[in-house]
Amino acid sequence: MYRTHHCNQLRKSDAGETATLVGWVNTKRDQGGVIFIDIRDREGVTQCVFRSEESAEAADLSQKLRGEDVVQITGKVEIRPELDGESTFNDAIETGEIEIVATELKILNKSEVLPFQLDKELSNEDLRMKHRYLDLRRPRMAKNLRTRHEITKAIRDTLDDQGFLEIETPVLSKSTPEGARDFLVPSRLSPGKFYALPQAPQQYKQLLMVAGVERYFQIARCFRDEDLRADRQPEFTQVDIEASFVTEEDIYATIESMLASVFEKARGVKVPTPFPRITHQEAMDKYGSDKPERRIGCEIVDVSEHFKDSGFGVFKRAIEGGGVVRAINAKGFAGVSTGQIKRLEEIAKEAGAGGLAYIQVRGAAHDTWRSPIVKFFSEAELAAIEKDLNIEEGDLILFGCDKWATVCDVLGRLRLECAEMNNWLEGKEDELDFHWVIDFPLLDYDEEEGKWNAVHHPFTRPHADDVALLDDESKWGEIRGAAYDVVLNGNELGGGSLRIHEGDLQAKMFSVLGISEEEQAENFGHILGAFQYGAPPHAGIALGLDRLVMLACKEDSIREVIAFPKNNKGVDLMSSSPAEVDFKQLRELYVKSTVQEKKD
RNA sequence: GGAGCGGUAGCUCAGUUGGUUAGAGCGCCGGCCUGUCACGCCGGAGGUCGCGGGUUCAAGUCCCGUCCGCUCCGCCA
Repeated sequence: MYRTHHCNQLRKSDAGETATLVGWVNTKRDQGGVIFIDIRDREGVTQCVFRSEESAEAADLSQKLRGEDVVQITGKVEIRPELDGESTFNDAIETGEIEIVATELKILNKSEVLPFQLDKELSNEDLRMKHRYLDLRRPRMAKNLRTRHEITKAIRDTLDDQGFLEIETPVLSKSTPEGARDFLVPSRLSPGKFYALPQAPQQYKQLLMVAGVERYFQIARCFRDEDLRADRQPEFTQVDIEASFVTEEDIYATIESMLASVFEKARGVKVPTPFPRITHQEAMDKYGSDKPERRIGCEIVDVSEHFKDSGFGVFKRAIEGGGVVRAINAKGFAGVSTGQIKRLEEIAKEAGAGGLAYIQVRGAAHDTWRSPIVKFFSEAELAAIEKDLNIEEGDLILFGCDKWATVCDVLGRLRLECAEMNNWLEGKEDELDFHWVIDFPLLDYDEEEGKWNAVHHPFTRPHADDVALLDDESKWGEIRGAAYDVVLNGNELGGGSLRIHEGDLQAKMFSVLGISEEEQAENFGHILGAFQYGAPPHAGIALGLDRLVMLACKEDSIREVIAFPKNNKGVDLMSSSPAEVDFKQLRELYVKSTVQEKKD
């Protein structure tokens, strides 16, 4: 037996007992005659006292201890003494009222000096990743791992309670031409052929519905070979859910109860349900995003009607060309600096705007409004926007004029940047704005490729009222999908849809997406076939677990909640993967690299 | 593929107009200390200023190139 208690267990009521603890040397405070060692395990910290009067041998040995040595300490639990009327209790730790008066010390393993200090944040990400096993000893990281466990457990418990079965689907599966780049795995037994790692278990879970499982879930590892970000890793985890004979309402209720349980367990907060719902149209109109951050206000306002006959040609022409003029009022941001305006203009241009029109509202009178464009506005136009945008002294007005979609995107990004520049979220960090975004468009025309793409994915069911529009290509852009996203504070937690369960409708959908009958047979033959044998109506959703845990832990990168993440080039700096392999290994797989050796 | 920021001691960072021997805090090593808990005090070690080239009497500092990291855009059905 290594231990009798863990390091966050002993309390005043244990005084007098003999206890043995194991753990790491957290800190050592050598006072000369008395030495304090804080011993740490995953549960917490306990102070141990070494005095030569108690055990000369243990006291001697304790002098040799260094940080992160692994030790086993035995001694009597005592209430910390009062000295000269002063308490020696330590309020900072939960075991702060007691200490172990050590009589035995065993060094189980010595430690080298760590490459970084565990009690200080470090900014050097390479170093953290290279020694990730040490980085994970830091309390914040240890807590994140534990919270992740609590969250997955809450998810499993909720879904189990509601009759969902956890079923594993293959990791070695088939490449699909649609969507993200696949990771490929060469097959030794089928020379020249490749498996693909799944981007999502989408087709398998629908086939499980055909199989009669009725309620499925999986904490599924998914793979996408795309460029990385703070919230994107090449392998990531989805909470994947599918159910038969259900409506959207059933899915909403399941997810709401699940997320409420997750935040109850992870943060101890009560999340009100049901979540509010807004349509995709409304989200774009007001917030310029399909995952709106609604805590910052600053909604987009359409002012097109005031500028139809404007003296300002840019606005007038935009409207004549079928576009819109819209604006946001960045409250209290009239003091925007030249540099900030430049940055805002860059963002607007990145999103497709020609430039950025703005007004700095220095005073109540219109002649105090500073702006490169305001001289072109009539008094009536100024009065109209003053009313519509609720303009007051100290405000900054930002305009967008172009096609509706472009303007939404531009102003959507600008309002987020203004929030960032002005810390509008200060004091709102704990607010949780869960909501559903519903009625997504089904299809989206890609000008570059000259074809229609699925906004969600090709298995999404068209809205019941819009199915007929599939027969009229001119109406494809108006078809709504029976799809829904769940959003938290401007982050997409997950999305799903009612699925197509009829073979002929699914084939029609593939055709709309420009997938030929041959390609359908080759890539989707199994699912089209399965739909011929009594596929039940079904629906589902998938949530990004890493992102969910990140938000619950108040982290701003998913790397902080993944035990062994990769850097933004997809490299694991600890194990140095990916790595080159022997020619012999490649030969067995009938694979040959075409990479050119770099010349020095 | 593109843009921005960064790389100086083990870690976090400072380093002025190009000018003496490149600094601080923490950590580390040694010594002292019988009630500390961010212990304290004394002493010490520790640097290819990412790498390569250039300008200059002189480069951490200026110029060019390159590598690495982070963030964002593109991309992510």
